[in-house]
Amino acid sequence: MKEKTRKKTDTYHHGNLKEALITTTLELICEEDISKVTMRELATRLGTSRTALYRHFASKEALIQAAVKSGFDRLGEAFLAVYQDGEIDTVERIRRLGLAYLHFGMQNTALFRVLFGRKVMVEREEACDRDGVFNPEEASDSDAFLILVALVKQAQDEGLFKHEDATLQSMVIWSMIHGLTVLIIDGHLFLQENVDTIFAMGFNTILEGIRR
Amino acid sequence: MKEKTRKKTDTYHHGNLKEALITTTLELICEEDISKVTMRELATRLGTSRTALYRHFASKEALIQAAVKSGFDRLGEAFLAVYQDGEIDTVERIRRLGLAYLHFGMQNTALFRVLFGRKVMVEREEACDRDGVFNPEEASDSDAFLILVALVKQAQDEGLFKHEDATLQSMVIWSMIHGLTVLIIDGHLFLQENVDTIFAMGFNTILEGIRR
DNA sequence: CACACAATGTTAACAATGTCAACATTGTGT
DNA sequence: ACACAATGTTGACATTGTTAACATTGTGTG
Repeated sequence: MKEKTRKKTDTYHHGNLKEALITTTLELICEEDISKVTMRELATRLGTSRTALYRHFASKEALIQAAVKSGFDRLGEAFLAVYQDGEIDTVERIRRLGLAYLHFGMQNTALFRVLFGRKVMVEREEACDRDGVFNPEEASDSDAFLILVALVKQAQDEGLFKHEDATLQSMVIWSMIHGLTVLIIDGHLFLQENVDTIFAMGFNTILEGIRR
Repeated sequence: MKEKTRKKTDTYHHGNLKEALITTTLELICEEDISKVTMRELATRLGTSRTALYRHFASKEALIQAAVKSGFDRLGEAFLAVYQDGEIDTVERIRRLGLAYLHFGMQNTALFRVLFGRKVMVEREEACDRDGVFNPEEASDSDAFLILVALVKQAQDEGLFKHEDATLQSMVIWSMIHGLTVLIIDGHLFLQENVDTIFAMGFNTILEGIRR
């Protein structure tokens, strides 16, 4: 009777507030900042009252954590695409993985900061939402890391990389790329040249140390 | 007449509130978190009213910025010590510089996060304190970086490093070390081994790519 | 020395925010 | 049909940053 009479009642029950909440949170982060994520703003955008949100998430912290998880999924998809591209050689694939990481960070500054900010260790109590349902896996940056490790191992098997601890090698690669991304994003690196130039330099440098 | 009758009046005027404010801010960050830094808490610790702080800093943001600058000075001192140690060879000095960086981060987790968080670009308006005095230099992480560049150039001159762009080489080294530090601090890297082991691996890898 | 004025500090108040308690409405299984 | 869980709303509270108006202290100038 309001506008469309969608189902029976359009007003009182939102339908899928929980999902919408996560989506809108990510939107807000990407549009502006994590500081723009406020329970009131979320409620306004979703057309509910602020306290309704607490039916789905125990706290703002829990909500953001859920958004982080979802954000990592988004990053993971981008990674998987590179990983599964069978046309290119392994080392090149690792390079593209790193480049995707860097570009993701630069195009989603605020989100990247939230994703890789201090990791909240789920305390088994707070890992439960309002229903008391336990969420087994926390936001897994580790998934993305495992893809890298897999590729490094593959490069070893193909005789391209030295046969050392693949996890350690991956950590070194990740550290360099992550550091570069973070320093750029947060404005600590004064860039004259193209970003990709610096990336290339860094990646090649590490390659020389790892290559067989 | 209160306790010591220090000067004339001990109560009303603090004397050097501005400095004390910065010191206490750093204390608060190191003890707990940036989240513990609140105008009220600061005022309480310093025995003044909260609004007195606004006589010295235009906003909380400005105060934290000043603290950041002071924090970088602290880091800079540790760096200079390594830089001026004349007994060791250049490459080893660079290694120790990196190690100092990593250890500083791990021992001052919360402070490190604030120092290397998003850099606030001073907008010429906000660079002024309440008096309208312009503060020319912002908190300079660049100082520390310049020390690294100087050492890299020196290593080039001594024929230890390839003769390429020293700034680029320094960026690569810094990125790797910074990334490692940040990933460890924020709990994204799952460490089985000793931290120094990973550092050694990373540093040596990059060395191989840069060394002559 | 007196006094105007800048420097510094205090009190009271406000708006924004996260959160809770008590109550209202809707859906659903027995 | 009805009890009860799921979901939403209103009103309130504490915490925080910040401002306005006023009070106190120090200091340079006549």
